[in-house]
This record gives sequence, structure tokens and C-alpha cells, in this order.
Amino acid sequence: MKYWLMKSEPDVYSIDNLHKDKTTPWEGVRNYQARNFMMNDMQLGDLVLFYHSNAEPPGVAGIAKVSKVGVADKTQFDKKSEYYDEKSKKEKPTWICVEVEFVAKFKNLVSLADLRANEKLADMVVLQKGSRLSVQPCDKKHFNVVKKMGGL
DNA sequence: GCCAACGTTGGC
DNA sequence: GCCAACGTTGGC
Repeated sequence: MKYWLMKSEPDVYSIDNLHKDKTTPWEGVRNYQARNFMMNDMQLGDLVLFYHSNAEPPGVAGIAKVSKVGVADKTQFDKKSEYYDEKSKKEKPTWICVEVEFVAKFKNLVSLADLRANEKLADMVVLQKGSRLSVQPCDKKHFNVVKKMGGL
């Protein structure tokens, strides 16, 4: 079982949206490194820190888990979508993602400042300089520290 | 709104 | 294959 951190802008899709929807396909990723993590490395049941980016304040809002793998991102075939990719073929979609399922919402958001203040998290990927990747691996020990900070 | 970091594109 | 130009991410 692996652990991950996935970023979403709460104005677009927040932990509350996921709570309401129960599950959601993680569509719209158009970065190969992020896609490859979803396509090659994620497995059913992997746990995910749900991170609110471009938020006030930014931080980890809760936990989700991988509930389906090998999901073709349907926005790549939707001409009206900003994520439309004319080069992608239906028989062999370029953009494969996963479906995630709501697990829990933190009582209190664990802000980026909180993460930075915890020395146990010093080498966590999301805290490294220039770490823009929207899907990134997370150490089990970091996951557990953040989970505890979130009150779970 | 600014800007650092980093990915992508395209000319050569 | 190099690299400059450009675009995007995302914190501040």
C-alpha cells in the first residue's frame, strides 16, 4: 500500500465536493509525471492526502483513497473541455487517471504553515522548493504525522 | 498581482 | 539534442 498527496483548488473541487460525491475521477491532469504516478504506481486502496492549493490558507483538508485505477480521463475527448486533447485516441487514451473515494475530512485544515512548522515533515515532498506536481508520492511516516495533525 | 520554479515548445 | 522563449503552478 502506498501513500500520495493530490492537489485540488477548492474553488474548483474541494474535500466537501468529494464528501458529497463519495467518489470522483481525478480528471484534468495534463502533466506526464503526475499522470505516470496515477497510471503506473497507484493501486486500489492507496491512501491520499487531499490538498487544497491556491486556497486561503493552502493545506491538507482530508483523506481519500484510490477506488479505481486505469480510468480514461473523459475530458480529453470533450471538445468543449479546456482539457481537450485532439491528439489522444479513443483506442489508446493518452490521459489515464484514477477514481478516488472520500475517506475523511480533517476537523481542522492542516495548513501549509503547520506542515512547515513540523520538523518531522522537513523532507516531505510538498514542502520542497518548487514542488508543483499535483500528484506526488508521500511517505507513510509523513502521511501518519499529517493525519494525526488533522485530528484523526 | 508578483514572481520563482519548472515544464513544454519549437527553431536550429 | 540544445536552449531560449513562453506558459503554468501556486505561494505569498
